[in-house]
Parts: sequence; C-alpha cells; structure tokens
Amino acid sequence: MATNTTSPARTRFAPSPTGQMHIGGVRTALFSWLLARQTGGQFILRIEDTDRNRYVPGTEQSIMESLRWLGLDWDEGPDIGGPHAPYTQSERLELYQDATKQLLESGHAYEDDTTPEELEELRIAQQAAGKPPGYDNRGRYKTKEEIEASRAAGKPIVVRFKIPDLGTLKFQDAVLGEVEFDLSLLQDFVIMKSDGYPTYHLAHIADDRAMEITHVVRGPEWVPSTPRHVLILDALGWEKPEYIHVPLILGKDRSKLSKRHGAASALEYRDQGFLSGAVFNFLALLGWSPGDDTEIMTRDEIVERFSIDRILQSPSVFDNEKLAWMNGVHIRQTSVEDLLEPVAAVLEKPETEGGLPASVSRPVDRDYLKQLLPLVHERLKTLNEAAETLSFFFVDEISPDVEALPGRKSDSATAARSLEESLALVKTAEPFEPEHLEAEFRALADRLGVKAGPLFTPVRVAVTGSSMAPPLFDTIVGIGRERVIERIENAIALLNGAGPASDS
RNA sequence: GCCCCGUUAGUGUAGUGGCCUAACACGUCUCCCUUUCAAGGAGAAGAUCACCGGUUCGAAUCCGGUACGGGGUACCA
Repeated sequence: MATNTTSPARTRFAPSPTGQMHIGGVRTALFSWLLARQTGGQFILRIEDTDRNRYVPGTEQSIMESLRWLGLDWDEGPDIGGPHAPYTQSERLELYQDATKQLLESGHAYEDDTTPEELEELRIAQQAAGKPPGYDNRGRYKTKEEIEASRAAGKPIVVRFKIPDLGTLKFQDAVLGEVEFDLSLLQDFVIMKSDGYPTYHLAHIADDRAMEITHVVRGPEWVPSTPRHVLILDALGWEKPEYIHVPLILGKDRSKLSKRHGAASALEYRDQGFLSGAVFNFLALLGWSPGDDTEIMTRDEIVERFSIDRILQSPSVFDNEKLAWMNGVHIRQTSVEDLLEPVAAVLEKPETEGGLPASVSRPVDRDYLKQLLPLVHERLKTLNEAAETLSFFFVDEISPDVEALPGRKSDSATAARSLEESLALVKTAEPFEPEHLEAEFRALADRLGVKAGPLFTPVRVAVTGSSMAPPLFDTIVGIGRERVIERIENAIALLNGAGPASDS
C-alpha cells in the first residue's frame, strides 16, 4: 500500500565540514540516499563550508569515508564532479552573490551596517526589559547614504532578508504534514555575511535550485527556519522542493546523541568491528519501518521497501545492544570466505588497538584462519571479538589460571589426574580428528567414572587458557597435537605447584 | 521567555475509530539442547497506549488543554 511509484527524486546530503560525522547525520544521509535510490533518482553530495570560523580541515574526507563505508554512494559530488560542479559552497560564491543581487534589486533584501557589538547591546537591553531578544529590523529604515558612509568608513555590511508582513505561513512537510508559522515572530535575517560568504539559508536554496534538487531531506533542527526558506524561494520566484524533516536520534538518556554515549561517529562503529550492512540495517530502522515485522534486511531490500510516508515524526533512542545483536545476525549470514579478510585485518591490527599480541607475526596465515573461523563464526557479535576469541590459536604461550583449571565442580587433584590421562590420550590418538578424539575422550570419562564436564573442563582451560572456548575437539585439532601436549604438560606442572615446565 | 515538533513495555517498532483482553524484535528471567561460551528451540515477566477532558454507540487511533521531552530562537550549519 506504500506509494513507491514516485518520480525519480534528486536528493542531496549537505554536511558542513565542522567535525566528525555524527551518527545522526549519517542516518539523515541514509534516508536521503534511500529516497533517491528507491525512486531511481540521484544522490548528490555537497559540502557546505560557508562558515570559515568553524571549518575543520580534513573532515570532508572523513565524511566521504563514512558514507562510502556504509555504501551510500553519490552520483555527483566534490570528488567526482558532475553537471553542476563545483560541489563545495566556498567555490560557488558567485551564485549566491547573484541571488543576493536579485533580492536586493527586487526590494526583498537590504544592506545593513549594524555591527555585532550593536546587536549585542540590543540583546542585553531587550533582556533587561524582559523582552524576547532579536534583531529589531532597524536596517530597514537606513538610507543608502548611511550605508555608503559606513562602507567608506570600513564598517562591516551584511545583507538581510526582509520578512514580509504576511501573517502566518504554512508549508507542507512529507513527515510532519502541514506546519503553520507566525511570521511576526521572525526578524529580518542575514543572508550574506560581511565576509562575503552567504549564510546557510541563502546558500542551500541557491544550490538546491541550481542542482535541481527535488526533495530536501534534513534534520528536524531545520523545521523552525523552513518558513524563511519558503520566503526566499517565493521572493526569487523559485519552485519549492518537497520537505522531509527526519526525526532526531537520541542517546540512552534521551538527550541528543553525543560523544559520551560511546561511539558517535560512523567510522568508530567500523573500527569497533561492526559490519557496514548491519549498521545500515539498524540505522534504517530508526524512525522508519517497512510496515511489517521484517527487521533483518539487506541494502537492496531496504531500498526496495523504503518509502517516506513510513518515516516517523518522533525521535528514537540509539540502542547499542540491539545493534550488537543485529551485527551478530549479519555476521552469521556472511560466509566464512567473505569474513576472512575483514577478520584477518582485525587480527593484524596492533595489539594496542585490539589486534593479536605483538609476539604473533603478521600477516596471519589465511589458510589457518579459514580453518578456525567456522569455530567462532556464530559466536561473534563484532569482528573485533575475533582477536580475543582466536588468540590462543596464534600465541605460543598461554597462561591458564590454576584456580580455573579444575572447573567449578571439581578439585585440583582430580583435574591433575584428568590431565595426565588426557595427555596420554592426545599423544596416541589416531586419527587426530575431532570425532575420533571426542569418542576417545568420552570413553576415557567412562573409564575414570566421571562425567564429561569434569574431564573436559581442565583440558579446555589447559589448552585455551579460558573456561569459555569453541567446541573442545575442534579446538584441539586446530591448535595441533604438539602444542596441545605442551600446554597440557604445562597445566599439570602448574597444578603440581611447579610453575610452567620450561624444559626444551 | 517565546515558537515549532513529539509522547504505545527499559529500547526499537506494529497499530490510522470496533478484529486491541495492544502485536513483533532487542534486552531481562526460566527451561530445553549441551563439554564451556554462543547459536538454536520453548516459555515468562514487563504497557492503566504521558495525563485530564471532549467527540462518538465505540478511541492507542479524532479534537482541546496540561505535563514531560526534544529542537529552534546567531554575521553556525
């Protein structure tokens, strides 16, 4: 019933390079991209760098890296160009100057020489008088001569848009429906700053028009300023785009998602071992749903089912636990072959960054890894866990905890005896294969008159160093007979209070 | 302060006037499977649908108010 037969949408994502790309911004980009792809349209990336004070060099790169990682490819953008290049606002100043000129000539805007200091004074006076702070439109009544005198005197001049006396203004939003706004609450606002750069309000309108954007997908913080945008559009005689204000993403405590809620940028999720497809899937389900119970979807499935009329109006809380679960599902749905290189990359990271211990030589043996991966495949919630889970296969020395060796329900004497018997078994077992080993060990348990657990646990701890590990016999085979023998001998020595055997 | 938007279990969502004694998923708990941990299977607990009032034969669904939350109120985006 969803109306997915819209004409091709040209959408854009227009971040400003002022810092790390936030996960909320990523979700906005995702919805924008989804709309373009769903309708067979285009997705454009544009950099909005008109605030020279807040510019953080290099962030364009990290923004593009985030988008690429998530698979949000763009058809036109600063790096690849396109029919409306350039795609960086600081390189398009002429366009904004033209629009400003048009607005000035038609009387919809005026030049103003009020200084920041004067504005500050005004604000203080208003607050002292208990009135709402804001520009008092004083520039409307200044003469051309005054402005010219100020310009000659080197005072900063801005261009302000004149709010028309129209009462209320209504605009349509695809998510919010009709939004009504009282224009008398608005003051004449700056569209061209004294440094010659436009403000967002003017710049994005000129660009969206030039780039033929049909749908403006952006965060909810823009709702209150949309009336200004509609006003500018009308003054210029330009057509209005479709507005789609997507809801905010909140942190666990229902406040705006930020650094202290853990990983806030998309790239951090990548670095923590999350799969791009899982993050994509999870983000798509924040503020949108396909309308039935389906949760696990591929990119293509989401593209196919996406529709703006199912976007919610209310903000949602980002739940890391559910993301972790979903990531586990996506990992399980990915083949060992496809997981091989990503996991290898995790293992090969420096130890300080969560990789294998420095003593393990890199690169890791791909064939060996391919043999081991199935053992932990369905146990992984993130790729990064692989380093910890697989570590004992790669390191030379493990250090089991003496206390942990017997397991919960046994004692060290029994454990020592179990290990002695196991040692003999491991030395002679033939073939050295999981099924055969298991049969032999079970027979051994019978002979010793114990259950499987009390026998298996000491062996597990002895060979892996942990009481939690993949299935024992696959693990033993994976480690290899000689190293298993060595590890069991060490564990026995440990139980006998002799410390690890260090002969040979 | 003023303006805008929102409010279904802890979280994400379903629900668009009767099928709702409110569904699904994550999380939590119990049990099964089992050599540990996962995965898988079977269950359980958890929501007076923010509150109050109205419309209606009937409201989670429509209307109004209140509360709470969030956003905005810049020569930032």
